[in-house]
Amino acid sequence: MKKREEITAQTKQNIIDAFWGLYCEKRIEKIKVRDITDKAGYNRGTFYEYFTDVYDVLEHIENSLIPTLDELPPVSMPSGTIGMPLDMFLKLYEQNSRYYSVLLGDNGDPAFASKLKNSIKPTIVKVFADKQNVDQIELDYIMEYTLSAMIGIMSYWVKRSEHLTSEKLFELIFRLMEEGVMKQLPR
Amino acid sequence: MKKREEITAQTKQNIIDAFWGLYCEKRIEKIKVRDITDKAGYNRGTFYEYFTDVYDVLEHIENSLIPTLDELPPVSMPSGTIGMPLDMFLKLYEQNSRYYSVLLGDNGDPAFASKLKNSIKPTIVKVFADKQNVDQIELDYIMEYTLSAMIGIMSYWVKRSEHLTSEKLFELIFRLMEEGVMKQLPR
DNA sequence: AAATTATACAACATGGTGTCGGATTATTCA
DNA sequence: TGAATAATCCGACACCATGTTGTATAATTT
Repeated sequence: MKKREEITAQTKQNIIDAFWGLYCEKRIEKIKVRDITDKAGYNRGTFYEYFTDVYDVLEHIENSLIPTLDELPPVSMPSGTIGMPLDMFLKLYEQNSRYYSVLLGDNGDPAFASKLKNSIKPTIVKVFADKQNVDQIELDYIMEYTLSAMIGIMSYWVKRSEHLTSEKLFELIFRLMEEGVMKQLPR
Repeated sequence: MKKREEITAQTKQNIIDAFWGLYCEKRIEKIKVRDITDKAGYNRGTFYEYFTDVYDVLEHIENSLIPTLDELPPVSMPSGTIGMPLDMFLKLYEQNSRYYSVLLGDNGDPAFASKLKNSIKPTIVKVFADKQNVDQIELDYIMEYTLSAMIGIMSYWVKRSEHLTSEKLFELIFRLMEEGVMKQLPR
């Protein structure tokens, strides 16, 4: 006989897992509470003991995937170069690729990309911090450019089941950031 | 007395406009058919004469915003440089900023970004075409990087109500692409 | 082992969906 | 012109999903 807390934690997790199975296959608007509880093996009413609606489940999952400042993965890069946030970002993706590929994909949640960007921003700000001669507005644009590019290429990477080693990918992004796109296309 | 076709075209447009008004304010899952027809001044049943459901309206709008190959805006740039697709992209954004800022925003549709990328891809392929020494796989990654960065920074631009001239923005992106991110941060 | 607490369920009222047939308005053609 | 035809738009219907409430059952406490 299991403890109460373990049971409810298990139930909640079962609901989450059932939801995620469905979310990987179809758009969230096509997922009914009934579908989830059927798949998880509970009564429909039980769902509402844990979540307010289908979107609440997604939010729960998303929040567990957004690193807070203090729990960002440790980096092995010297600070002050683009290598630092890049290394951190890559670790995040490696840890959560199963989820990121869906959340950042075509049936994903556009708000999740924003949340992710905001959680990474402070690290990049640090890299840019000692660059004094740049206009703040321009810096914001460069920030958005950098974050979008990183998220874009890494999403592509996990979607392609990582058919490049993470070292190769790191190398490539580093070069793209340091030297620009066109320099990577010789001839 | 107006012609039949004009009336129905008008009705359809009224429904689209009403939908868009709501879509700018809230997530699509909160938009009911009833809300749309109330705002447009029709019976709820009339909606189904024109669209199958709420998502169908969005798809209709999206399709009208994805340029087909032959109707891409004309560019004033020499081909073979990143300036060409960049110029094209910028024109697209200027023409449709009202819609793009919403569709590519936090309450937007992640699939729309993909559609847009795919419609632009051929133009960038042209730019990359004469670069022979690069691995195809690596090229795909660079493509994704480029497209994501462009869409990201331009979405930011239209969201900020274009508080940079398009020329300034063009200049900035051009430099970021040609010389890299870090080179834009002196000191 | 009895009392207490909490989990999971069945049943209900409400509200949204999509589809009819019919009323009304515009167009066609005698 | 005006009767016949065709289409738009509407009201009503059956169905499904939602979210809530009261209750049986199982676990924990004393």
